[in-house]
Amino acid sequence: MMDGATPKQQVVNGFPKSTACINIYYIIYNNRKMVMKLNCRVVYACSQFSTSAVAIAPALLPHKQMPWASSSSSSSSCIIQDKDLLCRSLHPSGTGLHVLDLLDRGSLEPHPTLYHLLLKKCTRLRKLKLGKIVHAHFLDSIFRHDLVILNTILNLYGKCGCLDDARKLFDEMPLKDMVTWTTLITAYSQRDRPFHALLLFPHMLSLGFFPNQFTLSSLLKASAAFTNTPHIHSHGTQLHAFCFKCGFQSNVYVGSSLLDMYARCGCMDEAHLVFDALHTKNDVSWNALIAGYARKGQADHALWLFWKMLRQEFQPSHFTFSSIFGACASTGCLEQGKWVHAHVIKSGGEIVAFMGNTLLHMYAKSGSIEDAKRIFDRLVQRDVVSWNSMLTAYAQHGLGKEAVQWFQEMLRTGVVPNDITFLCLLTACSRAGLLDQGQYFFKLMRDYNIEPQISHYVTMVDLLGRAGHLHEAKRFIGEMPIKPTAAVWGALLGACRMHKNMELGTYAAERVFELDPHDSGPLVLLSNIYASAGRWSDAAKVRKMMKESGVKKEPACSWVEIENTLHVFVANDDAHPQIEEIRKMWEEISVRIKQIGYVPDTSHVLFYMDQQEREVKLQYHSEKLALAFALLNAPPGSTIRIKKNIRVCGDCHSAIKFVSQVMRREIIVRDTNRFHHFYDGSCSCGDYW
DNA sequence: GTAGGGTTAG
Repeated sequence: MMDGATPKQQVVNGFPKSTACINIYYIIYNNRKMVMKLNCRVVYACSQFSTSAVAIAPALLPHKQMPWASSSSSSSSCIIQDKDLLCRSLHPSGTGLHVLDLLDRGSLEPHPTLYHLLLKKCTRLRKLKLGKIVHAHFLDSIFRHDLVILNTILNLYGKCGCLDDARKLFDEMPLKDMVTWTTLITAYSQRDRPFHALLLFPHMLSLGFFPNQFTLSSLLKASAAFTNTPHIHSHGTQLHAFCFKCGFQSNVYVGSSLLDMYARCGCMDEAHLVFDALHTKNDVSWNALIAGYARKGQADHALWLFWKMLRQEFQPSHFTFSSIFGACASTGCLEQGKWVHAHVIKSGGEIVAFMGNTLLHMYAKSGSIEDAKRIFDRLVQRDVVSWNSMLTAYAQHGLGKEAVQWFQEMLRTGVVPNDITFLCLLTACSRAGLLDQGQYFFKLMRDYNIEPQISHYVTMVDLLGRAGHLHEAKRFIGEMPIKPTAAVWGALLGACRMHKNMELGTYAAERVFELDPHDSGPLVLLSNIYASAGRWSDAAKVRKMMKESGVKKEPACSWVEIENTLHVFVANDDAHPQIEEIRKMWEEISVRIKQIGYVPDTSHVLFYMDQQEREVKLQYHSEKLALAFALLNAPPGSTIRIKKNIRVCGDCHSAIKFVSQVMRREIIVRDTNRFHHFYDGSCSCGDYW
């Protein structure tokens, strides 16, 4: 250490005396002539390095005011004692170029650590441009063959997404080690090129490099990207065998990647086995398992694991909460989601971006649009996803005008819309019958350089079709610049069902069947079209065709959550232990609603039978069973929330309106398309859905 | 020097 205590205090007079200040001071103190020469440069460099250096910058007044200015020295080089400190003080907004400048001028002694620290900083702050300059500078230095530094540069390119630069550097490196291979594999794995990552593995092995836990974690992540490809899935199982053979499968990093790989392929039993076999578990292993169940829509299991995780004193993170809220959103478990939300508040956690968006989404998906808005208002950061989630909430509630206003507010705030924004907006317009505005927004997409995807075309066909413009919708399909998919024709078919157009409906159904012969949806719709028009023999033909081709219709189900338990009902099902009470309840309700004007609409029964039989069939649609059950078991006066896996049928829709009036209950039904808020004899959809 | 987990549509 030098004897510079006295001038140090004078320089930093009135400013915080941090180590960074002292460090910069050493540069000046060691070479008094350099102060003359480099004064401005050093002050500028200081201002780039740290906030405390910025603080001392004004104190570096003209040299004559400094205590050492009158002295002279012949020293020609500046030696920084603590280079590490200098680099660590590099400010995020700084260019760092002055460190290189000081190196060029011989004011700093070159050292691999200096390059290393600069590159690490560039990687962490994703400062690619500066990183490239440091790379060029490094290649001119005597350390240009240093493998550790070259691996660090490779990692910088990978983390910044410059995969071509990374590959070029990798190919040009005369000497590689296992970290070099791992770094490139990781770059490909993290940057959406899983196949490239997997391809490197056999090559690496053939050259005699043996993978470590880092390599295997990245390879497993890459193999997890292929969830729907059986051939690739076998890569995952082969890697599992490899990990097992090398004794890595119980390692917490490798094991977490392994269980995540199985979870993403939908193999939850295998994922759970890997989890149980882990020697030590951490929050990532718990989160990977919870997220797996959440993705599969098994909210009950995800929640069970969440509470178990807490009991075992693992700290849930925003990753955990995001998965839990997502699971509650998809299954409509609002009550349990609220418990977890309460836990976040109680533990003092902030509602940060990612987690906040899933929480917002959960409230929106569960029909609590006011709660969703409250969360939106409290978000610490709002991004395009936050705005889109609210837009979706308006769309699903049929609040088209509110969605349009929200979009305008979004633009005013300066948030740039993306493809999903427009999808939500078009959906909102479609469900609210806002034909002109929907067409306007579709054209507006081009102003934002967003190329309409197939989903946008599907929504446009839906918009035109619902509004009754069936032939215009067909023309629109014919003029599409991309090949229409089954979903596009399916949207037209749905509209034909709504407007009872058999001719066009049959045509659309044929197109859907050509493109997707395994989907039961179009055939069910076609059968419905015939049945509702009384053409029973045609309806029967379609049913026979379905049977012969092995196409199976997904059974209609409804769910209702009572006291944290989800109850499932299937049409005409008698599996529920309370089924007798439920039927009796519905019969009583049925009498009461008929007294105030309910008339069963038997066109929704798809089989040929007499009027009385058809009424009986209608009585036991799954949503009616769920409603009767909820009326028996839910707290008096509470809102009843029912979820359905297909669209609510017209007769049930009418019946539930009357029930809301007779029983004085708010009833919310969420079907695959939207929410229906029934209150006092009417529905929020205005009978347009 | 290199690793694993979370969001919005349909």
